[in-house]
Amino acid sequence: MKNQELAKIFFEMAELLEMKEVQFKPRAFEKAARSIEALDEDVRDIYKKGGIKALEEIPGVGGGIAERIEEYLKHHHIKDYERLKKQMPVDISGLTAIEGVGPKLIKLLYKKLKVRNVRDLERAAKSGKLKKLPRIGAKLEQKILKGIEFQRVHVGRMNIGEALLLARTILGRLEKAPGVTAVEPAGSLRRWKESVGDLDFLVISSKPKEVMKIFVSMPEVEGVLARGDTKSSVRLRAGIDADVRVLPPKSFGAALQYFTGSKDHNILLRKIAIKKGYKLNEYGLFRGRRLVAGKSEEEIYKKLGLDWMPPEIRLASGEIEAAQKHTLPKLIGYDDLKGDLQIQTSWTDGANSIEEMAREAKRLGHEYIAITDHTKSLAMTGGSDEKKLLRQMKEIDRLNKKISGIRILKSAEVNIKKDGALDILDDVLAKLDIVGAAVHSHFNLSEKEQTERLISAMENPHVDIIFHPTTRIPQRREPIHLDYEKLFKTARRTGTMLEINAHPWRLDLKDEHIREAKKFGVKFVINTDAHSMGELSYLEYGIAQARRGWCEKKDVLNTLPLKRFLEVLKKPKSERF
DNA sequence: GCCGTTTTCGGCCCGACTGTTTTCAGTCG
Repeated sequence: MKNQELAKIFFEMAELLEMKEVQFKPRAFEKAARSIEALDEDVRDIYKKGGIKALEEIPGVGGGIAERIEEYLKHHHIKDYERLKKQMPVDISGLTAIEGVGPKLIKLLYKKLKVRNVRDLERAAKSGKLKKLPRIGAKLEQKILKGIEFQRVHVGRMNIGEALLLARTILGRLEKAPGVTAVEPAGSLRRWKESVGDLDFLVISSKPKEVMKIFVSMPEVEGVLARGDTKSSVRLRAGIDADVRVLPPKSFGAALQYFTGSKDHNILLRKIAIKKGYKLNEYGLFRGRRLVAGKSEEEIYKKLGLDWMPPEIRLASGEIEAAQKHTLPKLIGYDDLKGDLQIQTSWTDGANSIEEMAREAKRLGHEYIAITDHTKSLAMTGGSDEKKLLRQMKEIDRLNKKISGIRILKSAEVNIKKDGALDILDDVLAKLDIVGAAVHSHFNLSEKEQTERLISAMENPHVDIIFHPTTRIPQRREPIHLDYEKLFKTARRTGTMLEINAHPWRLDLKDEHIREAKKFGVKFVINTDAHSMGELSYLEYGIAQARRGWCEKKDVLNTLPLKRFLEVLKKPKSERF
């Protein structure tokens, strides 16, 4: 798929134009980049079907960018991009990935210190050269070093969203290989960990060598690290490694268990095995040399006196004890959600109209969605003020009459100001079907201030949900400082639902927060935060997150069918859960 | 460079914070 490559180029062009202080164009390229990144369909296919005209149908893509896409598809380069890049030959995406580093700083760094990449930047910062530059002091130098360190901790790991797409592509290829009767991804991906370090695939095939041949010659492969008869290892272009193993059916369950981990979970399991007089490894559960179990995970767990458990909770955090006592939770299922309560549209920073989002949600089988465009203090998104919200409500009334089979709820992602006040008046909030509130600024307040800020929002009788409560961004931004106990107690007392944001770039609340919040009797909703039609399918990441937080169906309120969900909303907040 | 309930040209990129400043540039959402 060329979409990600093109998106990256247009993002970089935006930054390069920003450095040249060109007006307006940076935003245009950025918008186009985001839009292309979010597309379901490969731009190549769009172009093949309808040429330049079809490309111009992509939101944010006009004549100019459409031509550049064509140029890239035909010649694999874009002249304007090359020209800009020549003037500023730096690793823009690497440098901007560091918190606090933007286009202007990159330009200054290159001009004054010939900084081209993160390594150069780190060297300059460590030698104290940075703080000698105009408008840069010791604090910023430290911030940059911290940003680089943060980036380094996560290096080599890939976000679950990207990893799953990649894994599914490879899975498809392996399934088609000769003699293959089973393929399963293992490792942290199977546990739906937020980020994965590499991809593991387990295969049953009567022709292992054929599988190896296909695996090492996939177009995704950058280089082959190892190639054997039943096991191969490659480095993928996407920046992580992938392994494949072909196994006999009698060992497949054991291998799946072993390679799924987590490591700590496996260690505990092996200890139990030893106690019972067994030996457990990737080939099976053995009594002496005799294979006792190995075909399936279930039989291995059973022989060890444990209930089988979903990979998501195999973290050595109490699941083994629960499996011994037969008290494992019945986790929320991947088909249990009936609605999606955070969706942005073209009324603000989304790519698609309310109607398009509603029709796509209906196609996915949702009974209801909430339209939650940003509000006015998020000016860059064109956030709604009271007037615009009222206008949008009318539009939703119209669409609800027009589209059957799905209910569109009137809502908003209301911005929580520094003092905890909301930026939309209460009498307008009262007119919405459901209200989500969220923090988008002042991330560095003290724990006390930040907690009080959120509590103050939760005390508002109109605020039904706190969206992405910790504002974390995996691999990029730490959560805000919060007193979680106070937060969860207040959520429980006021009846404010907490969101589990399913967007792979948010995944907020985190699994451990979810599990903790559950103990206080907090109820959740799982939403995509979709900014385009394609992103409406992101619910699975949120469900996985909920499962890793030991959530059951009853803990998540948008598992309720429409009628019952509306009944809940009718009650005063404090009587809801 | 894109776009259209302000419609085919003239707007769009706003507001607040941070860190560096003595009046503001850069970053972020």
